[in-house]
Amino acid sequence: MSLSIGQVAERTGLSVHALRFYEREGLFVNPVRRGPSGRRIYSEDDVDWLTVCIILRASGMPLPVLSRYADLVREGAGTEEERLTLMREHQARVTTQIGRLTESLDLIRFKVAVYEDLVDQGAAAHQCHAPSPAAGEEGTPLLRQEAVVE
Amino acid sequence: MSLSIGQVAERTGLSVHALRFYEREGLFVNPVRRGPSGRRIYSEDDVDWLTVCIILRASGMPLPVLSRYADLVREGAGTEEERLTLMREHQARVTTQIGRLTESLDLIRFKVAVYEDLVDQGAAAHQCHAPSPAAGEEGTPLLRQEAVVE
DNA sequence: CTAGAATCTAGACCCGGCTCTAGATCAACC
DNA sequence: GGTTGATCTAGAGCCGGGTCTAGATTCTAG
Repeated sequence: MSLSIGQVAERTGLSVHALRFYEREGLFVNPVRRGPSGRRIYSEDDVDWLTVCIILRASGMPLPVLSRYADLVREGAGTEEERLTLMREHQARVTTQIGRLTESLDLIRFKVAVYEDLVDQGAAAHQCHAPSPAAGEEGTPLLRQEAVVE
Repeated sequence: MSLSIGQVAERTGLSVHALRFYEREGLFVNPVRRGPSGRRIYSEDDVDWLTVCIILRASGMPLPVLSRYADLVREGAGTEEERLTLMREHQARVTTQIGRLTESLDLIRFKVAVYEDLVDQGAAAHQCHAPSPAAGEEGTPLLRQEAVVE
């Protein structure tokens, strides 16, 4: 089954511009076929490959690495070790990135909790017409609540 | 305790360029103080705030959002609801991002496993001088192994 | 007093990753 | 046989997030 660039764009969610750009960047394993009038003709395999590319991109693989990977796949047998290395390196990057995000999430959750408390207190104070008696030590609350969580 | 821009750069890991850039972008809660000769003087609070900024940046908060957050903190009491909203939105973004990365990791792990098998097979074949008898159906292995994992 | 390091401002530059434009060609429908 | 829409190429433009440069202070040590 052969597809036009517009159809591939629709199926993959990439723009036609991005598809041509990816081609220039060498991300395709096989050179994209052309019709008699020079128009691009994509196969289902191309779409499958693009799907993989999209996932790898979404996990932060840079275009040059993706291009290198495409090169290796194109070369075929004998490049498996390097592909393995490349994938393992990417796996490590993604894993550490998830770790970083998860750590950041700790701070973010803490901030959310702090502001939830403050907003609740504010609402309560507004209800009982008293200036937040349970607030405890105020001091410089707007600075203190910005303190690092560590 | 007051710090020079170089000292802050050293403590935070940001470059002096980045520090001045962040200031222009309005990321500081308080305008950075200046010495008599016009040089920047940072406080420990500035460093603490920067530490928070670095974590939020690491989790993908764009500079304009960070700047908006700094604005709200500067304005002080009465902006807690908006700060809560902002933080919750960021929390949601980070959570979905972790989800995306974790999904991607599935594919990456799968690829790693496939290449590990291939490399092992290749090594075994090399040892016993037989062309990988356990490989089963070969067909178009270099294409099939690139198939989407879903 | 002077050399070298740090800082200042304003603005140019870079990089990654697209996105958009212009002008031409081609396909399809009425 | 026009008109409309999709596609083509080459190249410019954009956005985010810094980075770097130039030229002028200013600080610090010997």
